[in-house]
Amino acid sequence: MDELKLENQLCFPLYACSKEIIRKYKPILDKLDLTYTQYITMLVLWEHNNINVKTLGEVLFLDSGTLTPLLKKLEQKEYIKITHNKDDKRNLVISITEEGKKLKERATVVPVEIGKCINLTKEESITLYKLLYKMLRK
Amino acid sequence: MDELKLENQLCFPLYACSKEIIRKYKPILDKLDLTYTQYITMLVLWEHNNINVKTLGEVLFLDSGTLTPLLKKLEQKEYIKITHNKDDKRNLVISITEEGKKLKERATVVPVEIGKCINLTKEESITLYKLLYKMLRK
DNA sequence: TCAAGATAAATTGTGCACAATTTATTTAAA
DNA sequence: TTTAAATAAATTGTGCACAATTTATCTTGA
Repeated sequence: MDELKLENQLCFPLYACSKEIIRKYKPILDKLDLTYTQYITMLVLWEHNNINVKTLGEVLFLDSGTLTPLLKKLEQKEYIKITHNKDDKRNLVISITEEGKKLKERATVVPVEIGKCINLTKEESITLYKLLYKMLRK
Repeated sequence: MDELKLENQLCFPLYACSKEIIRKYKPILDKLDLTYTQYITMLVLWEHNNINVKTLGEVLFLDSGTLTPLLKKLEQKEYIKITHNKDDKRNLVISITEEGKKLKERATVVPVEIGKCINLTKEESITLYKLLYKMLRK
């Protein structure tokens, strides 16, 4: 029955940690007019321009139900442009605008500021990182 | 600028892992008519009966905005009872019903089933657990 | 070729999360 | 004492998340 104690759960600290860190992102991302999910979406788009929603979703572990309205908001903010793929009209093409590129410059402070909030050593961070990616691999 | 690559983020795998595991809880918890957040709330209540919303929120890293509607749903399912503290009317007292106690028996399979989904060794799980709790400590 | 199946997004509906504010009650200081 | 500050929940509003379904488009095999 001890398995039903909160302190014996592995998922709970994962869930709590995730939320607590995302909460720390908020004041930093507010300055860029981004939410956390919008931020990680921009991270992918800064690396891979002209991506479709399906690929974006695979990378971010998100589906169209989350991404469709989120991308519309990023388009309203004029950080991205959404067009239809001419060769296959089922696909969208998400691309970065000039404004979106400028945002990347302003975003360089984000990882620096967040780094200050994480009280783990470099080694601990790497260990944690590897364990999390091991869990994510199917 | 490499710090702005998704693969160099520590928060992202935390966020993705948390969601992916909670998704694995869903089919298991469906049988108990519980969502993940309702489940961890029940975990706390099974251990600490007659708790108030503030304390519950501190343990779960949740606020009244999340807990108030969630507790009302658990009350509707008749797993808990919500009463007012007579000594301090600002406080609620959340208590387990007989139905809620029976639910605990049926919930013993949950950690077993979830354990099968986590492809980490016992040692890795312990390391991960400790690192996550270190991050959570202020 | 043309209908059946597959695929990509969008839509719908439920349930968190959380910041910010409000309401009700209690505590404490002048 | 009595009123200002503090505290606990509830409320309000925005933004995910995701399952399930729908719509539009494309592919493929008889």
